[in-house]
Amino acid sequence: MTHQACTLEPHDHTHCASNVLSHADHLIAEQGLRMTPVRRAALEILLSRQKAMGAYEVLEKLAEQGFGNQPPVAYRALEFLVDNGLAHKVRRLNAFAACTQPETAHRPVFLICRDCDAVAEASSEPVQSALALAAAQEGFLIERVNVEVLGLCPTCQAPE
Amino acid sequence: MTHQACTLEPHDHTHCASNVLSHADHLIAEQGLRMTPVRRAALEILLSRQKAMGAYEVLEKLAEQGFGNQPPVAYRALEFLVDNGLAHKVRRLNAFAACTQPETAHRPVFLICRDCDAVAEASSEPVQSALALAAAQEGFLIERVNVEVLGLCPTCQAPE
DNA sequence: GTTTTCGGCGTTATAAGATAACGTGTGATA
DNA sequence: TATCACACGTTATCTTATAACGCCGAAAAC
Repeated sequence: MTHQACTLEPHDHTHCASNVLSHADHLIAEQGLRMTPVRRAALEILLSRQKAMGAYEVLEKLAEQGFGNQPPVAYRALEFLVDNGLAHKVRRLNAFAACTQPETAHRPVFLICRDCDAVAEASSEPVQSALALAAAQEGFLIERVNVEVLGLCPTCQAPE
Repeated sequence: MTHQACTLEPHDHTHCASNVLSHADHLIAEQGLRMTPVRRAALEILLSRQKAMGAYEVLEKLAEQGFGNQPPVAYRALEFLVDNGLAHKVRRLNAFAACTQPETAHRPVFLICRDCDAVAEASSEPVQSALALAAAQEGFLIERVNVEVLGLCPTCQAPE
């Protein structure tokens, strides 16, 4: 199956969401990971909003659904999602966003709108190779990469 | 005057430090900025270590020198340094590092060693143009960029 | 040269983000 | 059925960051 990428442009986001959830199901089957109720709920919460959410915001929603309402509950679920490529941490916002392209193992490039806080993942291959080159020049061994671009999304650029 | 870049390789770091401080002096003269005692002290503290420092760590050193020892003292000085290109915030570490190339207005690429926490700024032009392209494809207007690469510096790659 | 203004700094207090550590239950494994 | 590993709820605490008030001193306005 082919998926349309989840971009900053207006689109049918529920479609993106079901993509990710089905990928999550694959993870369980293929890798023996445990997609427990809290974890799935956390993922659905992230998917329900096209923007990054703070851990305490997620926690609040989890609590509404009957899960524990202490910080570790949210942080553990989010950590699981991040570790398994189902979500990302957006450091500039101290927040988490569902991964919109979980099929492809990737190093994400985030486009963060400073006005509406929308977060999109851009294609990143050229960025990654440029980074690889720069690191090689310093003799640095890359393990993980975090690229965050702050600015204005198409919608918020429009004069109101 | 030409300056050697401050890299991850062992080198005379005091030289880098004096570069930055002299640049700081230029800032005062040219832009009417006020390089007050706390600010200069904060910069020197950052420069005294070839790694990023937490705000509270800086605060502690400031307090030792007789400045106030409440968080805003450190955060304000650090904010000034960051705003004027004399330091950067390393988000992965929740920490601050003196800018090692303050002469050139630049979008930094950080190489962060996960073992020794050393932070270096790599050359970044190819990365920036790749980012510009990726953002343009999404119709995104770039304002600020933060690129952080986590891995192992040359020293920490060596088998002990 | 006095007054006004503004920015910098010290302070108090609190908000926001994150983790350590313990106990219990449950499903998988032996 | 005994054991093991792990998930999860809880308590408590830690780290990071900011809001808001008041004082002071240097520069600008008069």
